[in-house]
Amino acid sequence: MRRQTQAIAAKARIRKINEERITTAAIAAFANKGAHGTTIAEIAASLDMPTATVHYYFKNKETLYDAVLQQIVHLWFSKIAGIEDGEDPLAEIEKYVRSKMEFSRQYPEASRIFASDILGGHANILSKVETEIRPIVAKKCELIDGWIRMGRIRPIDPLNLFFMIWGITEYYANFASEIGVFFDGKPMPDAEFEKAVQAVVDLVVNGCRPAGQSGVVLATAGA
Amino acid sequence: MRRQTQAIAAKARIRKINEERITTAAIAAFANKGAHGTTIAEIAASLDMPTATVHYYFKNKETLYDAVLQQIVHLWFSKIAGIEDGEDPLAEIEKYVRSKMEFSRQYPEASRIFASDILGGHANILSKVETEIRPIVAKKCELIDGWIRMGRIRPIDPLNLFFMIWGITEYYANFASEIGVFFDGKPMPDAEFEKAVQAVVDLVVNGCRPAGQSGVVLATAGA
DNA sequence: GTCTATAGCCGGATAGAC
DNA sequence: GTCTATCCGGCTATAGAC
Repeated sequence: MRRQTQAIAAKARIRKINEERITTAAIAAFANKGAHGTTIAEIAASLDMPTATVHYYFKNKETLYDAVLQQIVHLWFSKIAGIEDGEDPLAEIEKYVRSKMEFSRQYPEASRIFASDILGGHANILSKVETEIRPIVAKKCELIDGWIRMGRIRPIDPLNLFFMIWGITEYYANFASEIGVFFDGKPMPDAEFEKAVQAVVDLVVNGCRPAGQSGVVLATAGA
Repeated sequence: MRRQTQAIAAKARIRKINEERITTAAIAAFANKGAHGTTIAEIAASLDMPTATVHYYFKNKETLYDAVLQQIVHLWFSKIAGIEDGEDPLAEIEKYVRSKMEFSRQYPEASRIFASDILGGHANILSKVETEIRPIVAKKCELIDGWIRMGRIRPIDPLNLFFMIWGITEYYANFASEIGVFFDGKPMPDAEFEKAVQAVVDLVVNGCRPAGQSGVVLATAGA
């Protein structure tokens, strides 16, 4: 009896390990070729594994894809929670922009899968966005509206401000290969990315700054 | 003899018409499902046409896809040529931003196909970008650098300024379905889009405005 | 130039031995 | 839990009648 429960526990461990290996490989594949463009065989091959083994852990491609999305979404929109009501609204916005840029740099695959999903039309992610994200965004929009009424930031429609920040920061992950064209086909080096962060913070923060205030960016190079 | 040349001319006309019908249908399909996700059969069905007829005009799927890309690319980056050396640099930037927003509104399919292509990894478009676009962008960056040295706009790295403008404006086309989530699942109505244009112009122009100058947007509602 | 029928391939998924 | 062999469905592409 003892031996049996140990065996069951061992199998559960093995399952967990292999599910993770597979989803990790799947993330890389989906990010580079999109869901349609990726084959189970490719994913399996990248792990020196027969395709049947992948099917043993995930009964079909869609199940695997959903598992990957699940991993990504929570991480994804969690950043927005970072915006809080502080004494310095512009600093809050700067903090958020910096965290989104860091995210684009650290997890470009997540960003690309997210984008592919939405572009691909099936938009599996959107149902999650609908229920989980929309209310959070609405709350943050109210917060920003308050700052606007207090004259602490320029009267820019908050929802569109989010769209713009998302558009900019995700661009650096999603269009990395386009950006690469402007750097001799190589990916953006770290130093260049730092320049990019600075430029983004500069434009957004100063774009949000109310007329008549000092035009100097608060935080400079140091992240 | 006369009759024969007429017949040949007629066939050429028919070819032209049908090639256009097919590429138009293909654009809609590729934009909604991506290149991989689209089947020849779907495209054919949307035209009440057998798949063999599509293959008669385009020998394979890739040829059709390339034809579609070709149509899009030129249109796409042509907007950047609109930036010129005028007396009012901020007005030039505003003009460019508005033209990109209009483009996103008018040709969202083009934007999505472009994005899918880059995300998909094969990046057929990038080879065209490399040769045709990079030099144009470089020229425009020099122009902006001149404005910066003259103190006419804030010292924001020009290349990153373009990335940001592209990221923002293309976001409204590429992520229309995500945006829709914030409008009860419906596409953005015209009035909302006008608000968006205003917000984008506001952020970018004021973000580019040198410190110490008036913070009022030059052009307001009127496009 | 247009259509029907079908060949041929590829990828997802399963059966069943180990 | 792992693997080999294989089935099956869908899609691209072509052959060939009209």
